[in-house]
Amino acid sequence: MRPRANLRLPARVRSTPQRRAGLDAIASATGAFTAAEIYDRARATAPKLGLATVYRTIELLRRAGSVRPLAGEGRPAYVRCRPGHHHHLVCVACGSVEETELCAAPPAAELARRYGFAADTHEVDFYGTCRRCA
Amino acid sequence: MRPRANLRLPARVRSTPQRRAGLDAIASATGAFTAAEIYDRARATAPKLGLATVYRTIELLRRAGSVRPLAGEGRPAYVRCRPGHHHHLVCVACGSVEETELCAAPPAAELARRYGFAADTHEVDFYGTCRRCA
DNA sequence: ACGCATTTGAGAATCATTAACAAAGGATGG
DNA sequence: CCATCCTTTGTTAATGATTCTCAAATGCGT
Repeated sequence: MRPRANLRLPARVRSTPQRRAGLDAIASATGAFTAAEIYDRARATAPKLGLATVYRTIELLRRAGSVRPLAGEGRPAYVRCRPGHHHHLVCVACGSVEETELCAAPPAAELARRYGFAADTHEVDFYGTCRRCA
Repeated sequence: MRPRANLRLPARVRSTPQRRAGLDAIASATGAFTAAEIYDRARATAPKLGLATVYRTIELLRRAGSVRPLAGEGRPAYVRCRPGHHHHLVCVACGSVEETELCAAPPAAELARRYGFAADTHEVDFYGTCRRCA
């Protein structure tokens, strides 16, 4: 729908047709996607592409912070991410995923004081209905 | 460690030795647990217990709201839950899981206004170090 | 105790993901 | 343009958690 430009392979890796095909398929994905979906889509441009390579490409992007595995709610999937702190609005109707910088996390200081818990990271996912599915 | 009392089978299901064994194993679990762990533990009292039955018991409790699958961070696992709104503090060192009612959820109105997103639920998991592992 | 719907165990099936490994192919210096 | 070498790839098998199948066993209301 609205392919974002900021999706690149990390430096230090080779540019291959398979990676480009996978990257393009991910770049043009709307909302959440599965490895199998990317596999199907990318084979339109790279017919000999293997599923393992799709997983490898996703892993590259995940390490680069551009893709994040999306937990919970049935089938496994991934979402594109911009770097930096943000969370996800997951539409339970159409599966689209939007990012928001709004954060539902209580401050770490409060967790430390009340529970003695030193929070490193947190994950927040909102589930509901997006604008179009309303 | 601190077995909670509020862990019961839903009404309308039969009380069997296998379910009781699974229930007890879950009730005495500290923090996160896997199906395999419950399986091993419960077989001490019900040697003929099958792994599938453990999954069935977990599913019963999940539907009752007493157990929740814990997403992310490597290995799959479950946590006991009390009913009602709360989130989890997951210790990445020892695996213990504590509940907190602290929640700074952005008001649904804010999500609706800024994104047109009607949020039904949200999930927040904190990953860090607990008091004992500090 | 009876009867029957529920529950169970064992193992096969599924599904996503990873691992292994030999073959293919970029990138670089000559 | 070419040889070299290290990266990358595809195929296939392996893994690991979970679910399914189905006949046999068993709660529990009557």
